[in-house]
Amino acid sequence: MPSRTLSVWEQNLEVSYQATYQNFVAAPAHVYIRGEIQTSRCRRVLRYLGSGVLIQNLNSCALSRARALICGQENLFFEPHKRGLMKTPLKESTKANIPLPERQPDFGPLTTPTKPKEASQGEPWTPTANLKMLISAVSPEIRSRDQKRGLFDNRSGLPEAKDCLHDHLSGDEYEKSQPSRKDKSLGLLCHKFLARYPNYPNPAVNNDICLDEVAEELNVERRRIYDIVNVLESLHMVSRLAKNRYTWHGRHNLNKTLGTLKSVGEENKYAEQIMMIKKKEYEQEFDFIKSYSIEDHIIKSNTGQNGHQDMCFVELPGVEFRAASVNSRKDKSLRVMSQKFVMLFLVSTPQIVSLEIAAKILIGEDHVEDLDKSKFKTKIRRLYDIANVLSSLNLIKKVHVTEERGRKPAFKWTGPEISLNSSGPSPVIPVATSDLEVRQSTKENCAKNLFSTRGKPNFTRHPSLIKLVKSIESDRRKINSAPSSPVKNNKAESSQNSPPFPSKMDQLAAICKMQLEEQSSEPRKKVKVQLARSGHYKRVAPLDAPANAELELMAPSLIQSLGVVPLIPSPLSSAVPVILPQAPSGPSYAIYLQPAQAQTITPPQGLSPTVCSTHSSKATGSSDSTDASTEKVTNDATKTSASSRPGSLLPLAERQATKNRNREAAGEKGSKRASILEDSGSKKKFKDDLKGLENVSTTLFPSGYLIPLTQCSSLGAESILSSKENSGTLSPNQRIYGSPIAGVIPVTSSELTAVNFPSFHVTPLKLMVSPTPVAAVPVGNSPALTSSHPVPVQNPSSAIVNFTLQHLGLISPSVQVSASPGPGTGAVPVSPRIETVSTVPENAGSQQGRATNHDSPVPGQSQANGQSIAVTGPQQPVPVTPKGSQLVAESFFRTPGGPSKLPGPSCMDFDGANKTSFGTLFVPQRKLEVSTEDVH
DNA sequence: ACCTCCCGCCATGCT
DNA sequence: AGCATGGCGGGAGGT
Repeated sequence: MPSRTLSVWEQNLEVSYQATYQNFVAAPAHVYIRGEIQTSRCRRVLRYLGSGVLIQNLNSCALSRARALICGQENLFFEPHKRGLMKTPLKESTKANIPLPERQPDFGPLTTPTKPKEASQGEPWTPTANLKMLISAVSPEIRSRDQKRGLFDNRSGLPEAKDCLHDHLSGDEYEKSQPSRKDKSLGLLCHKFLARYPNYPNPAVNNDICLDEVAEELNVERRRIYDIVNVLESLHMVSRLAKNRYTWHGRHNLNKTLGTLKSVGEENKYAEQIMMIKKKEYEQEFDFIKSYSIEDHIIKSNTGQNGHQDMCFVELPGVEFRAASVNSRKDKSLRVMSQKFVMLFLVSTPQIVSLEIAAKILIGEDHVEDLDKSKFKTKIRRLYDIANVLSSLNLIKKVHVTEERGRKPAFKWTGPEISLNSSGPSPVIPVATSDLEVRQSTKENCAKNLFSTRGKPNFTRHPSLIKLVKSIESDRRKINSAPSSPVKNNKAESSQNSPPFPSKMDQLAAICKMQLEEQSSEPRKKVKVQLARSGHYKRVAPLDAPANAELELMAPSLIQSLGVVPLIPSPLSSAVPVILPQAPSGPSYAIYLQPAQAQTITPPQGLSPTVCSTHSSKATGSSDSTDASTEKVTNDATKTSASSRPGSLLPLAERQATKNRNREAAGEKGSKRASILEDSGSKKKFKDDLKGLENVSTTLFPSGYLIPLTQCSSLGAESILSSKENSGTLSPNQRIYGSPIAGVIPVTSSELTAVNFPSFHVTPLKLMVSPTPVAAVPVGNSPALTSSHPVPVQNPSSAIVNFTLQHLGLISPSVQVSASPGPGTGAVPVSPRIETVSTVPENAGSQQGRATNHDSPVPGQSQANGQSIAVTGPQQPVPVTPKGSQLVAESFFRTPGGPSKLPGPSCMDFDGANKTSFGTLFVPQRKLEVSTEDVH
């Protein structure tokens, strides 16, 4: 019965409702009204539930009434200020009627209860009844069950309600029994939660979410809300605003986020990993033991990198985590898992992922097969949690994959298709809107984000930091003010549908990353060891961190050659945020890498690296908290990374928006940030460092930064400049941003020169250098930028090196490390076009796969090859060197001392090593039968 | 017996 | 010390 109804109504009602009440109604609750409905009842229900509306099975009369109510034609609605009241009643009602041990009478001011009247009105529609309705509305299952019980009669709504009430009143049991497990499911809860907020909130409106309120209103423990919010946060549908508060962004950023996740997922070779696992399973089944070793290798390598620990969290510029605390656990959190899980869908060809595989991949490296049964089990549990939320978002749905063995629980992606091209840059995000939202958050977040708290050494509240914070903010403001924001928006939005820009840059970056990763697999240990010795990092990063090929490479080389411990060891940061080059217009993304892995940044598909290095100096100062023992270098790196983040990440629009807000809040935020930063271990040292930094504002870039090789000339250059200038002049940045579209602003060579980074974009990433890893210098090139750029781009790698060295003081600015001529070097500015070509295969492959998801029995093979190819292929603008990636990688990282041949973008060819293996992989063809039946 | 996954203990980290 | 977060896994409801 219910089925037929809704969607249309729901939409209409919701729309109209929102139009009228959006200002004060954050989120409409779903109301399920069956049968005949009277205005008074409808009114009550609405009052209780708050808003708006899903009304089912109404007769025409009822519908019209409901609509009238919803539209506010009847003055039924509560007013904004009354909202609180509304809640209360519900709560109490629940309390009264339903045994909820959890519930606490903790009412803040907000919760002033005024409920009684309505409830008492004597109608059958008690809060409980309403609640039931609500629940049933959301859950078909419940509905059906209720029907069985006879609780609800189709015939008339009133009677039903009465019945319910009666039952309810008369028998406690009923009530108690009522809330079955399913009634409390996270999925249902999430539906309720989502129902409260519009998919595309008006940024102008206050979209704050108070967790306490929500928990109360939904009658659940706050713990559960965290589960939901964490997943939503991973998709950037919400962002943490403050302690108990989140900001609702809705789906504005969703496509962009998905695009980014997809690119990251590709970089991480998730598809390959999936294949590997499948293959492995297959072999096991058939006792093909032989291949194991090989597979394991591959897997490990991949996992290491990809695998879980590598990447911490992918952030959107605007949407960042605000709480330091949040940052601390970021890498482990449900958020990261959620992102990875989503990546799996986006990357795999049949967009169906079984929990088993997902769990294995997420567990990653620890292939300690047997050891972790429990771990596996726990992972599965979490995945269910995540899956429930994602299901509520209609991004996935449950299915079963039937294989030889039997049915396996799995989930199918039902969300928007994200093509690499499109996804990258454009994934439609109406930036404008989101920006606004983001802006606020951004500022605040910056500070927090910048300094990862993870290690013991947290920077919290050091007075000196405040200063930094302020300066950073100011920079940000400047940045934000930049004109370009609008462009971004357009682009973003348009991009959705339209083939996005060539995301060459992204691809390149991805390639680089891959290479690095591959390389890293071997050397890691060494690096780790070294690092460990070097000491500081408290947490030894898990060796497993795969992604760190870069680190490994770099570290050794740097260490040896320079005698300095590179980026790595900042104990402070747990994660290394990497900014992904974004599409020209798009905001940059930062990926937090886990400590263990310092990584390359992979540029998300179309994203052009937009980073503002502005804050770097400040950040730097603040960031270094490292132990006294820690090398300055390290500190610097750390600092830089941290600092970079804020600025870089912000989308133009945000920035602009942020400015204003920031100014206002700057004081506070600054203090907050400062506080965050302060914690770092040795303050003294810190101060010293700061001094140094300040003095040498220019030096900021130290190892910590991820410098996307991209050639976003304009941005990069400017950012760099700005960083140098630091507090000084930011104007350049603004200019940069001003160039809306391309982001390719011809930068004067002279300007760049100072830094030696000609066309590069230094992405200020918020690098949180994790102890272990060295900050990798990712090399994401944005070919597009380059191409447009008149100035020949240096090899990113070389540039980076130079830059780094300079900052470190290892070399004088005048001295440059020769860019590796070879591949990457500026040679070439890779033209975007190339990308396009390369892209083709990838897209085609993926898309095809998708289209035929079910059909393609052997996703694996094609995927494996296809993906690897796809990834590399497209990305590499330049002819890749087939060689072993390792060699390349090494060279890449080599600093000046060493062979500094950085493989620029071109270097990326990792295919060599890994690919080979993959290419050969035999993927067992299983019958993949997806039964959707199960899915509701 | 297995699949799901709710529940809430308790660690972690900020205030 | 208290509170906010959220990792984690026992164990129960569903099938």
